[in-house]
Amino acid sequence: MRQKKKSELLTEVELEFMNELWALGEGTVRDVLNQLPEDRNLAYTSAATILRILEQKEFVTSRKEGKRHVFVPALAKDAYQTRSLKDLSVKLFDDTPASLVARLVDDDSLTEEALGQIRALVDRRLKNDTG
Amino acid sequence: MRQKKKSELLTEVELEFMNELWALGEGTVRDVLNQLPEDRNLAYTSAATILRILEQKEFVTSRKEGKRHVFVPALAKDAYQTRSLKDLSVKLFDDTPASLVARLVDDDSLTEEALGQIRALVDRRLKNDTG
DNA sequence: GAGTATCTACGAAAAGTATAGTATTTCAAG
DNA sequence: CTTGAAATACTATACTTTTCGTAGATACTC
Repeated sequence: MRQKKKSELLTEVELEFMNELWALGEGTVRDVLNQLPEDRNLAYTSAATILRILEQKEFVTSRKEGKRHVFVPALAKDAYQTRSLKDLSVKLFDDTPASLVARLVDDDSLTEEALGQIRALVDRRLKNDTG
Repeated sequence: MRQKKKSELLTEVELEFMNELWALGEGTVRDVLNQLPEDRNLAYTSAATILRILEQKEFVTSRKEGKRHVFVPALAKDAYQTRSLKDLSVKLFDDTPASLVARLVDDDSLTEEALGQIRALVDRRLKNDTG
């Protein structure tokens, strides 16, 4: 019994587009294209193709509004973040989140402030579970 | 003045191979091939090609030993972990490590134990900095 | 030193991803 | 209506990544 299995991760360009859609909430091809940085010169039809692919892969849905399509994320950014972290963790950290964080907090470029925030997050989660 | 820019991230298969090399310390084409899971049926020449590419991209170096090449990681796993985390953080977490950790600790599948380890790591880092 | 196992070097097919072109449809304005 | 701007659908091209085959080199065995 073979599954499709294609791990459900976004390609580079797909992620670029999903990020804009997540920021916008929803949008047309034109909306997304306008949202891209100045120096990103992408043909309108390329953008349309990417959104069509995202719809095929069921990362977005669309409804028709007049003559155009309005695209809406079908997967929340949160959920995709979790999925990506899981993937990275499996591939590079032996599926051990703690070692991922270990690497993160070892990074010298991490600010004191960020560290404090991180601890607060962990503490809060621990309290909620046990309390 | 155009730079090479190709962000220095490993492709899927390249990462698969680097993981084996990191685990082995070093190895020949045959060594790496043997290290791969049973069901990963890859031709010997494919493995050789991948290692050649990794050498071109300077992720590994090699020395000749008899008629064969012994490949050695040129980049430590730690360093690549840091690089990957940075990349993920930029692409999906607004370059804010704290929000990455937030998502991580929100994951229900995370064990109490892992959470405790994570806090210990953060605490230790904070103490070292301030103390 | 001929035979065979195994290796490397190179090239290129096969598969996947990114970008864009052409043809057609849609809708709104004259 | 008819026309034209802008959208979609479909196809095609270019580039990247993954996989493998062929040819020739290297060394071990008898």
